[in-house]
Amino acid sequence: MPGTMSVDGHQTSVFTFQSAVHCCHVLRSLDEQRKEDVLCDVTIVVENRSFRAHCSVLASCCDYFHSRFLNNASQNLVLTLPHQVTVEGFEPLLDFTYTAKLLFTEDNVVAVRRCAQFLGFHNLDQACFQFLSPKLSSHDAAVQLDRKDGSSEVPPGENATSGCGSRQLENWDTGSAAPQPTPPPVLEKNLSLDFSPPCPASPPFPAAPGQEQLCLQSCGPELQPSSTATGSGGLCPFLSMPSPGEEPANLNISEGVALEMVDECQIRDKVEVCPLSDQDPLPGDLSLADQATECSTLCPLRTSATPETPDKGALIFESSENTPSTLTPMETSRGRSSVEREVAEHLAKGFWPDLCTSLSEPQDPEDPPSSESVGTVDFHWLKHLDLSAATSECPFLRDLGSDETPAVEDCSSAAQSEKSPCPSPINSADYSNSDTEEDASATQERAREVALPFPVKQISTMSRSAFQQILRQQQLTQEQLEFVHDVRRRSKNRVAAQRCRKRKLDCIHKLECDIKKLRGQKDKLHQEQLQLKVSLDATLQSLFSLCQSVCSEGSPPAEQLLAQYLSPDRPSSVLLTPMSSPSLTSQDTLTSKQQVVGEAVPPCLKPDLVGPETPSSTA
DNA sequence: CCTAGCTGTCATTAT
DNA sequence: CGATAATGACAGCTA
Repeated sequence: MPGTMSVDGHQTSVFTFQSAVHCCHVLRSLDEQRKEDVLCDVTIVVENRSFRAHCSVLASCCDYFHSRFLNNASQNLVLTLPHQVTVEGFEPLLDFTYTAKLLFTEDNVVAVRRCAQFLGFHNLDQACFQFLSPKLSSHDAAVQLDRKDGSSEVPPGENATSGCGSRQLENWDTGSAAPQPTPPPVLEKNLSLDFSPPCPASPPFPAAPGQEQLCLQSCGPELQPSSTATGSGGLCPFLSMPSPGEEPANLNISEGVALEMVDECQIRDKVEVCPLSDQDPLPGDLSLADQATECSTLCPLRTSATPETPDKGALIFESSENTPSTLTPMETSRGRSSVEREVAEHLAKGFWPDLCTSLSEPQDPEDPPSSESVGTVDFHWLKHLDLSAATSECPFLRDLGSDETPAVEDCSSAAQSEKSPCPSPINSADYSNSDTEEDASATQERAREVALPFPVKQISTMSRSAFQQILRQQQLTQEQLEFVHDVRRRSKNRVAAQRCRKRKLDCIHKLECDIKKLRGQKDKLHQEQLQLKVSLDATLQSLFSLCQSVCSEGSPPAEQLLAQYLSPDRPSSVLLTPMSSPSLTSQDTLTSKQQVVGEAVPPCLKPDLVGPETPSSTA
């Protein structure tokens, strides 16, 4: 407001509130409306199948709909799409329109591409399909993610950023040729994990020069030399990861913990269980596993099945405005897909290739890598995740703790944030493997008493195999053994209790979500009932007036006429034609208008079939 | 002082 | 059979 600016140099403060979640909420709300057919104003017919939607939403995402709707401004438009558009291709695109997520499978990628091309969908780039088609068509051959050279799949010179190891899909997200405030979304190493913040509406950090993309890009090795994240405190904003050059001593995860994490990861990997699964967290990795549990949307290897779990090898393209669009590999079974393995391995090697080797530890002799584990994921890089850092340092974790739940959340993921103003230690950043301070000091005291030859912390953090090994090696006394087992048991149980409680809260929240959903459905049904009642009244009114007009022409009374019409002996072809029926007596004659109309109403319009409430009761 | 919520611990059961 | 996870119950602490 120029007029409000004072002339003495003092400027009127102008504040702009920009909600980080508003757009997500709007989109989610629209999606819910679509699913419940609320406020939908168009029916799209594809291959004889109907899809309800909102004109404005479709028009905003798609050239085809935009032009069609502009030319057809009628209410409740029914738009039949040409044969080029198939259900297989259109349905994922429609979902994408409302969710910003596009589900690809091996089977549908071609159809989706064709439909997107035909309809002129925004925010979808050809390169996306050019990348995906070979991936999905040769899925079993393991997706060949380009490593250092970035030379595979995408034809040379086609959106490939040479020497970067990743392909930048120009104009991927915005569909606009105008310069973007944020760098163009990058399909990091082809398959970015679903690490986008819960709501991608705003960048996780203020965009400083040279530091605009403080997400996967900044963490990746490609940007490492120039990344300012390294110099700014040494902490990568993404999950508070230490930067590559950081000394391991600075890690909040103790070396013992880190080593055991690796040990566990390798063990888990052998049995094909995601170490970051919310269903199977690392026993020896408390903070990490449970942070991952809390951040289920952040877990790249989550195993929790979703209702819309796609086929094996399916990928989700997620579009967001200010963060890189992502492709998230999905899985259906506990076993990881080759795509997923590739992704994890890629990230592990891609983030800190030097540290992966420098910090690698000798394998636990009891847990040698199986032959199957060759080529599987190495989670050494997880050692550098400082998940015990304050969540406020990490925009992603921080957001999880807020009440503003992400647009793509499921109920369970939001449980903690909504139910617990004070997150439990299992989710909070200050959680550690140690007991409370008093307990910890008492335990330390006891450890000194029994002259424990290794740190107490290791007792609860080391893997089972390492634990057994150290017990064998150390030749502990009976007292020491009892102490060690007691500490370990209590530690494990403590974490188990925390998990148990969190699950309980999640369950409660999920049930609350279900209640909310069912209430919405009830409201919707109630509205439908009211609408039907209105239409029923109108129908009855017109019917009765029709009868009266017929009666006024010298025909039998309207009631008798209706009774004749409703008589079971009536020939099916007779429609309100005056006739005499031997079965109709004066007693049969309906004397009440309400009775007549009640009988005349088709069964589907009878109030008692429409809903539990009769018109009289609702009136 | 009471209460609710959180947390650790123990006992038990299942895997 | 031992280790572990899950969970109910209980107690202590704290706001």
